[in-house]
Amino acid sequence: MILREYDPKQIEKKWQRIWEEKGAFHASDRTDKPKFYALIEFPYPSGAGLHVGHPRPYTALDIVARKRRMQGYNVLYPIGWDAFGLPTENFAIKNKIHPRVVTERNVAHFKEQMQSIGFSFDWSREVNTTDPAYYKWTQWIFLQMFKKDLAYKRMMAVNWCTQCKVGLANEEVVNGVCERCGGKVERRMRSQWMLAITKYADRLIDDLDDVDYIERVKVQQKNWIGRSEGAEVDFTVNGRKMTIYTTRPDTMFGVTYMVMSPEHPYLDEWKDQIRNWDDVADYRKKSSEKSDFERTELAKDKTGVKLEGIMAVNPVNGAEIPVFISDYVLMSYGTGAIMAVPGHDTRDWEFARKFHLPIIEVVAGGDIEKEAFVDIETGTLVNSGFLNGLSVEEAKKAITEWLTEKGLGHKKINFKLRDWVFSRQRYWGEPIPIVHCEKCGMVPLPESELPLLLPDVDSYEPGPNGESPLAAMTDWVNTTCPQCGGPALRETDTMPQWAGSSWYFLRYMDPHNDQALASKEALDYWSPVDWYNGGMEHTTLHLLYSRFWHKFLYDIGVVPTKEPYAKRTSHGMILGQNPHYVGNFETQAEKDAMIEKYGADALRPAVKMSKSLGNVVNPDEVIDTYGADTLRMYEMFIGDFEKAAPWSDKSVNGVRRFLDRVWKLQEMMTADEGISADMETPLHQTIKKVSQDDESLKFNTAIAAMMSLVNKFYAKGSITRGEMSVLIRLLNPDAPHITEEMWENCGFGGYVYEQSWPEWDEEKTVEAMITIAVQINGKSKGTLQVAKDADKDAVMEVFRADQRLMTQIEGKQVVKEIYVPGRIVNVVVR
RNA sequence: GCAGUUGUGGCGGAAUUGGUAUACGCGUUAGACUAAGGAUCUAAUGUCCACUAGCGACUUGCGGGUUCGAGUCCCGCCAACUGCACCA
Repeated sequence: MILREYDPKQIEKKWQRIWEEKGAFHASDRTDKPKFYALIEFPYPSGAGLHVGHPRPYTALDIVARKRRMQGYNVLYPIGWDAFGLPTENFAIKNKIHPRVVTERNVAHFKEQMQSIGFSFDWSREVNTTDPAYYKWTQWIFLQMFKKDLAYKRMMAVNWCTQCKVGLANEEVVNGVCERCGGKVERRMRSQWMLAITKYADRLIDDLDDVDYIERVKVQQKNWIGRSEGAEVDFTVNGRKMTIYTTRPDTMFGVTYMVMSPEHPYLDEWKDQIRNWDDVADYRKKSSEKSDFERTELAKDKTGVKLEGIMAVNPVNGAEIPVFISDYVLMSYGTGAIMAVPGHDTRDWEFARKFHLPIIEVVAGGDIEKEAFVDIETGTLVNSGFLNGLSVEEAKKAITEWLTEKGLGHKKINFKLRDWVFSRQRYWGEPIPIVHCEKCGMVPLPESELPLLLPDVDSYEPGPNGESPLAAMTDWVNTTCPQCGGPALRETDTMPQWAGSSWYFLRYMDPHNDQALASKEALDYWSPVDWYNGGMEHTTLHLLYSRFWHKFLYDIGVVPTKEPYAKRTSHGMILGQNPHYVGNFETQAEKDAMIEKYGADALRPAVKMSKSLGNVVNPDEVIDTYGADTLRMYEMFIGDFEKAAPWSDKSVNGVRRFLDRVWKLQEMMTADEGISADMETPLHQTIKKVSQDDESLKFNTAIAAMMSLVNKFYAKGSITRGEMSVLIRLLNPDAPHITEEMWENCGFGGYVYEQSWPEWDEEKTVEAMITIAVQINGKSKGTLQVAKDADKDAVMEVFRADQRLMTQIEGKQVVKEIYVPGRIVNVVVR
């Protein structure tokens, strides 16, 4: 056989076309096969196109999906577009094009790029969140939530991005600036749609026990939801009941003052009794002007004002204590007021020091002169009346019971999680299907009127007061009330980008259904997603939101499972070269200048890829030079899948060289259909290694094993047809194009994707003779060849027959002989 | 500050979970082929010493410990990354 050169350009397009024509990767709805649902986070089709980071997770699950098909599963590996969102809208404003047109263009580009990489997506199930047939059901879910009082409207301080001109969810504010654009975030009062995710806080934590998520995802979600167990206690302030929340009711005898949030509503009512009202008003004004960012910056230095003329009474001992306002107490958590225990809370301690307030020790074990003693494991209660001598744990229980009995308080669980700000005053999102009627109030649109289409507008710019561009569409806004038929106004806010992505995995199960978001049969068959891989940056946003929606849909009987995703894994980022890296510079002066200019970033050789740094690698170029199979395999070989890894143009070539070598194996193939005796063990070892590593995200070592195997064929100079068949099938999920081409060349018949996954025989993974290491006094001194099932005596016999080793222990007394079967011999001598 | 993760060659990274540390790849060096090679093939490649030869010494951020044996377990430091950031 005369072998053509390996030319990815030719064969990759060819096989992509064949797969498409054959519908090779279409999931079947009716089959006896077990199902497997693999999911990746569908992309936001940005104008910049795909970068080299996108294919990493897609390839990983493509490998799993392709392998599962060969193992006999009915696999669903779908793809779609999360296409609503601000960048598209901003681009549309700038260039005076309809966002729909921009979206179509971007989707087309993304699709072409993705298809050129050869993912085994089921393109017949492609979904797009901006498609009315899709967002009809996003709106439908919203209506169900509205009907269950989980969607409500409220005036509230929102995080307002001054650049995007849009309200943001707490989750979207990072370090006091907008997560998307980095713009300054202010607090503004605005009537906003909210979703009551906090009602699900408990279940969102508890049900994590039932799913197989990587640990750091679970931890991050738990911390974000932030459950804390404590008590609510009623203090008396100026003769009035004021409730506080504490996680340390055991320290109540150590309360020396109280602190209220500057925004606390009681303050206005006490205006006449507060003798230093001017100071108080001044402090309130200053703290309201501080952005969250500034408040955080100043966190170390406590500020506050004492309320002159206001006294509080500690309910446990009747002690009179002063009351302060300070912005270290937040109105949005607990009750907006706290009891301060400076002996056992770091913030209270700092505040007390600054304002010269008494600090009382009520838990012995630390030194409260130096710092607050916050340990809850070791301390013993003192100076605390009936609690004296108890541990913190016991005291908490005792005091809570006592408070409950006296009617002064009760056990209480609080969460950091806040309700989800769900409205955006922007155009490119799902319209909220609610009508405001003077008589009837907020009325949901009848389901028969869904989808409520996004109308065409003249301008996509937000209004001067930040109202939605839809508000200017009077024809659209003016409508009739579905309930009373009277005049009414449509809601003009739209949903955030997170809406469409909160349930898209359900739509894939039955993407063309116009009677329901998906049929019951499809939901029952495909639920839950078996393996979901995505970025860590979505842990507290998309992942949490979609779990919430799914639980709601479960509650109203739409979906059959409590949790949407059985398994969640996460990939590391692919980093680019850092042009500012100080390692690149010769002189110390140059280095220092770069460190000065770019800070810690200058010390990192690799950083996040970004347009502004000009270090973005485009997959198209990689495919053009090396081919899609090389791109795929390099991204899998680059390092630990879960960790960030720097892109290296040079290393890519190593993978291409490997594929060239695989291709050239065809030249040395013999007609033998069997497995040669000397290759049996390496072959079975490789099958085992690849099969197991691909399941545990260790794609890099699976590839290393295949490289070693190929090197063995080269060392030998031949490969049988039988061995070739196994190798091609093993390599197919990683490099699907070259393997299909070779399969065809070799005349095996059919296609690789329809073949079965090779299986290994455990017996055959072990050589008859094995090499075991020999240590003398724990130091490696050589190796021994023994039969694989040799016992200790047999091994020691081989040891004693070895002259070189024996000279090592000559004249010494053997104290101990240790043999770990198949691994090591250690002889201890004296 | 708190939580989580991680420190292994010049580089990306392996190490069956306590058993020959540095697999696989990049890079580098030498040789082969060649008119030529930035292609390909072969070999070498942790550091130091010896180099006629090795059964030589040292080595997984630093310092201790447990063990016949530690990259892996324990204690104490140091550094980096990610997330949270006054959540009572």
